[in-house]
Amino acid sequence: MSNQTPRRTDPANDLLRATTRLNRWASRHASFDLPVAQARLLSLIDDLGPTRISTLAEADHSSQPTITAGVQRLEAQGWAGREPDPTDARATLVSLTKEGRIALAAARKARAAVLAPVIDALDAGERARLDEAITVFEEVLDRASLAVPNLQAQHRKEA
Amino acid sequence: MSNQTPRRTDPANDLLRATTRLNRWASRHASFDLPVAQARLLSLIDDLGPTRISTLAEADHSSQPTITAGVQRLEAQGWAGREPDPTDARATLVSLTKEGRIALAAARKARAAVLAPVIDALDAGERARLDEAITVFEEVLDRASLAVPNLQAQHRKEA
DNA sequence: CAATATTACATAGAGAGGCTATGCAAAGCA
DNA sequence: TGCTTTGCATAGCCTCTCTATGTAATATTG
Repeated sequence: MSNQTPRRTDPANDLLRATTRLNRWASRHASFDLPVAQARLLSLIDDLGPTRISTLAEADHSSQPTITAGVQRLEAQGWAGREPDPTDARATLVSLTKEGRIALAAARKARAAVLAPVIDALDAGERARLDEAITVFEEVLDRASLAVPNLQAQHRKEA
Repeated sequence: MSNQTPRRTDPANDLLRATTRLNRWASRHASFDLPVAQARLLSLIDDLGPTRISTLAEADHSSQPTITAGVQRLEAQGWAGREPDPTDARATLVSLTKEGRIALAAARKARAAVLAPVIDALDAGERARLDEAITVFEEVLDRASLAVPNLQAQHRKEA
């Protein structure tokens, strides 16, 4: 059958495997199919307010060109706008438009809707454990962000 | 600087946000940079043994052409091979080569290595909560897989 | 058994999403 | 002033994913 009960290896692996598969599943089944990266970026801009490209790149752990391209896609949809940074003529400040906030809300609703039936089916104890799990994850994430300030190690594997 | 302590919305959203960011972070910082999708596919083939393309697609919740392309990439690296299915001349059975298993092990090790320092820094209580969290996630995943109506188990024909 | 339908996979085409390398203009600094 | 750094855009190159469609083998049915 499918991929139930994968074998345990070690916590790091298990964690990443679980998150990868959950992500994959959610993005595959979301009804309002806003690409994951765009949802992430919308959410980030929403959180951070008018923000520079480079700040977004850092917060997203991605490269500056990736964010530039992402913002261009958001702009093309009318979801984001940019103003010059009054304090630095090189920089621009990206922020959400009203439509962008609407789209973000819709995407959140849709993604939640995919998972909602599953979550609703959990009993109270499981619900509590899930909340706990999310909290732990966020802690791990925060520490991870802090723990790896400038790890750019990059060996290209020979093809 | 970064994006600590994002606001809570609802469990489904929080869950997906946490998993998305964790994934992103891990893939960004993994030293042995096997693309996520290839790692997923290697792992899947390893789990399922000699497997048809269509079975892999179903297990991965992705389309058949996606798997076809993925397997081709794995083959090009010498990580997977294919044999004709003796019971059906249309089908092929994909399996890992020895090099494929080695690559999978390396990728797992590398991904675990990125997270390991963070996990090691957790105290015993947090570790326990994390293990719990992973378990809950896997349960959610299993239920999610089952809850999706349109991806039914395929007929497994007997010899 | 021949005609038709279904299944398994490949290919084509398109677009998102990611990277590095590089160019350019503004800002910072010597 | 002139050199360096910074902020962003562009270019070029992959991977990953989809839908649509083609082809060959298998299954079904009249």
